[in-house]
Amino acid sequence: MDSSVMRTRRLSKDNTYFALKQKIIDSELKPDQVVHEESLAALLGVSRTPLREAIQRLENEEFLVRQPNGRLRVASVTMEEVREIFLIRSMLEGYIAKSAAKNATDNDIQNLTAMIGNIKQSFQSGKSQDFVSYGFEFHDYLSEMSDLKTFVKILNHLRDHALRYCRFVSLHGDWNTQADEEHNHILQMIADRNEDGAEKAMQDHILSSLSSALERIQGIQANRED
Amino acid sequence: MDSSVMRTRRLSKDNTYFALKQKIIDSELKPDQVVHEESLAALLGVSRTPLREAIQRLENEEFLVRQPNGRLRVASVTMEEVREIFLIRSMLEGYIAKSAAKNATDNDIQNLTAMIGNIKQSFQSGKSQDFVSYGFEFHDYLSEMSDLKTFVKILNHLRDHALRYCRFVSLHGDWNTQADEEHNHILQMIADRNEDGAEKAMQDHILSSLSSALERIQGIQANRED
DNA sequence: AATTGTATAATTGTATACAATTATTAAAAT
DNA sequence: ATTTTAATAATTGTATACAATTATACAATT
Repeated sequence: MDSSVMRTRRLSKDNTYFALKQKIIDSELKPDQVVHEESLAALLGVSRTPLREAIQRLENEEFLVRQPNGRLRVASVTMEEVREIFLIRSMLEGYIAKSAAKNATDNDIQNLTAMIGNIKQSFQSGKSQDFVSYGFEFHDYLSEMSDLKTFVKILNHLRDHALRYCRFVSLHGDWNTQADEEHNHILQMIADRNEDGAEKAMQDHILSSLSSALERIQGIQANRED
Repeated sequence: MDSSVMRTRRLSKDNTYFALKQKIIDSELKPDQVVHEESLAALLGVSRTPLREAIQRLENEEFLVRQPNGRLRVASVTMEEVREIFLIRSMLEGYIAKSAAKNATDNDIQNLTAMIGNIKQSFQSGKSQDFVSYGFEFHDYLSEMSDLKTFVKILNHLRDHALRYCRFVSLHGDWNTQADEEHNHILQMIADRNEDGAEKAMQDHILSSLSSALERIQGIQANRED
């Protein structure tokens, strides 16, 4: 045996899956864009076999859609889908916050407090473009606390979509300070072990980010009227 | 052109995906069973390429899991996972029932009433082994009414898992008459256009089937103590 | 000019061959 | 007897070749 750290082998199909998904999330591959296997394979430096296996997974997650003629295109971004994704997230993350409030230890409260401080600091110090990822740290910690493994798995899928929408509409700025306030409120509820309060606070937090996203999308679509 | 009905071509990978998923749902491939690509390919009469693409999708849906050594096995059935799946379903289907109540036309009410009648009749006439599928018709109709496409897509994934659990514990009998009552109650709420009532009724309905499922699982696991 | 038909090219779907990894077996060493 | 080692077999991962399908270009027809 070589080591106690059994590092899982890095497979080409998995790398391809993550790389491709990231390009979609970052809008490097744009909504509705038609993509071809050969060029994707060249772009990612793999043969078609692992690429196609990655594509199957991304089709299953609806980042890619197969047209009736067999051609592949990047999934659209529609207001209705954004609305539903965020609605579902509000329900699932709400319940996670409730469970987190139930399970919270004093140590958890300390860690969460520190985390929020870091987020605020990194925002104020200017390098805030990745605030969404920072915010996800907070949510991830609550997920751990909740111990709801299946909730979290499904939520991660949804959040990848949500992240794509946020990137798409370049969500940032004042929404960030609002999110900070909302995080603080959630934390307060959890510190009080107020389960229903935490659930409600989280639901409101997600629905508030939904409103911001929808406003931006409407703005973008209004600008498209040339 | 040959016809106005543009029937999408039947691909081997898609057939394989559905066939394999069905075998898992029906416990023809049992929980925790290790499966090999070569034998699956032989069983399904395809080569490894379309089989592997089907496997990618089923891994993504967590019907199959890849072990650290690369071997494939059928996902376990755990009480905790069943609990979470049904909990999530109660939230999503609850909201669907709420939206259905909002959108309901008189024609919808008639159709739903007829549907419930059919379910009850087919149950009383003995051929009730497929009652779960019949019940899904009712739920599917509500999904259509709700017009929440993303909710429905996610729900279908979850319901395949739920169906597997129901098959696994051979859920039937008295739960069936109870489900009938609950369906009637949901329908009543929708007919009254009572949105919150419909949501609550659906949530209770799903959580009640969860209780039945969990009881059965506990029973099975108790019997395993030899 | 618009439409149809046909040949060609481009693209996706499947099978197979081979490479890389993991499991199994049995012999050798302690 | 137990452990180690090496050789073999079994299995998964990847690349490539070819088949089936779809798109494109262009001539022929109306």
